[in-house]
Amino acid sequence: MPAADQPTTERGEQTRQRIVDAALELFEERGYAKTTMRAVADRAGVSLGNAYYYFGSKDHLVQGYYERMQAAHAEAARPALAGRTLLADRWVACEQAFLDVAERYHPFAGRFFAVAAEPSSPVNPFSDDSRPARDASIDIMRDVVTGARVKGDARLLTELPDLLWLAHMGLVLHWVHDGSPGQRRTRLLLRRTAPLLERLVGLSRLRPLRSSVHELLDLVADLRDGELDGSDDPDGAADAPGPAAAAPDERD
Amino acid sequence: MPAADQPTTERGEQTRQRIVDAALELFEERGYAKTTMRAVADRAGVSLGNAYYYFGSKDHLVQGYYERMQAAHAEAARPALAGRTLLADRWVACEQAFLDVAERYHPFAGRFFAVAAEPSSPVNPFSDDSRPARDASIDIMRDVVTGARVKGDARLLTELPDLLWLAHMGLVLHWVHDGSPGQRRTRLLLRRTAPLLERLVGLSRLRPLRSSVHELLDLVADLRDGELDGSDDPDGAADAPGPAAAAPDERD
DNA sequence: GTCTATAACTAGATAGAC
DNA sequence: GTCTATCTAGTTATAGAC
Repeated sequence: MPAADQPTTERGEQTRQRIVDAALELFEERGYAKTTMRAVADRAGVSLGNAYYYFGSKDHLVQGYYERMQAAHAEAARPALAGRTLLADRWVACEQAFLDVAERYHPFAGRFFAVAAEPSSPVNPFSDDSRPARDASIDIMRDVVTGARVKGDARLLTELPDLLWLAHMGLVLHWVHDGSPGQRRTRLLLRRTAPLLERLVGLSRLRPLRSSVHELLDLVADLRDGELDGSDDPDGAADAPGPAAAAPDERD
Repeated sequence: MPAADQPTTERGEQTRQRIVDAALELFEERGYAKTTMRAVADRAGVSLGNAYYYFGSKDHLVQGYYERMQAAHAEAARPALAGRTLLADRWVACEQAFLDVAERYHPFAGRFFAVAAEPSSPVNPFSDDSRPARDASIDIMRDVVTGARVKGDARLLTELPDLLWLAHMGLVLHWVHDGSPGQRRTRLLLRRTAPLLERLVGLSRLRPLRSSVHELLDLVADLRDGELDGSDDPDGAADAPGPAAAAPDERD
């Protein structure tokens, strides 16, 4: 298939950008389902076939969305964190920055999420292909933690950026399903969860909790070894089923 | 138009069942994407148009899969729970029963999961359409809890079935992305998480945790009011709503 | 009013020429 | 890299049979 990743020439890169721009515009105007590949190609000034040269499928277009969102969040988070020293405050500021930059895309974020949720998808957040974006996102979380004055179990604090990234994924999951105006319910969830986070981290040093926390951290580490995702290969378990038969590759 | 819910006649119900059977067979044989509606109709011995009379879209066929999975899980869970009195044991038995009955569908469960993850999808587990299946699933969890001899905060115990259902969803999320043979990693996660669950429930009565637990329960209740999903338009497009016919709806 | 079937339409995706 | 022509399959319209 075509160069879904890095177009080779200067001109190609421009064309690719034009297609992403057109797609995002149309997604915002009329939503994902109502945006046809033909319309995207038209607005980008290319032929239908040419659009498919750059993007293997309509779903691949959401990759552009993902990258921009990611960058916008990082940019918005930095100033929002400035001057805050409480872990809970920094966490809230970070996630509110996300909710703010993401709000305009909420109407069609569900589709993006569904595409990303598929294990075999290159944009699934746990995949190897997504490692750069994931690492960038975890960097934001590391910033949240290191800039805070917190006391807590040392090992927990080390792992906290990764855990906050998981929490971020959870918040996004709620956000995507949140039909309340301005995603007010997700903001509520965030504000009222944050103090609990702070308190739990504080309690992590105390006797009754510490051993449980360590068990949990051990488990996370064990699961991570042998890679986060484990899948990726279309069907790594192509062994189980019938005898002959083709090797039907669910791919799409 | 399409009687997606309850076919009215005996014969209709049979036809509906034949279509579900055919669809599940084909999904197992060649996966979701490679199964066409035409093939489903053919195998079921009905016309294409007829298949659409019963199922509003290809995605709706997935609901049949969920219902059966659900029923199979309930059936497998009951004997597995018999004789166990420890909460952690019961929880593990319940979820292992799920992993066992679901294993054969794992190769294409990712696709189904992606379909279900979409907020506007009728099969998304938080939607109104899924309430029957969800309630049935929560009933299993209630069985897990009520059959156990546990001490814990009273309010927490009341909400525990709902919370365990959420935990179940989380396990499924991990399972879907788990490429290890026999989904071994998910089983590991389950076994090592269960004791923590038991301990946390036990600790929920103690001073440092109790107030946090109550705050969490309050939050969950608040989020649930105003409905679980918050979906835009559960199924408004199914019946002609108002004046004009066209109800442009971002079905996605 | 409850079902069933045929034909047509739309849009995602591919093939192959330039 | 880009195009035009074409294929495929989800979906809809509609006519008619129990």
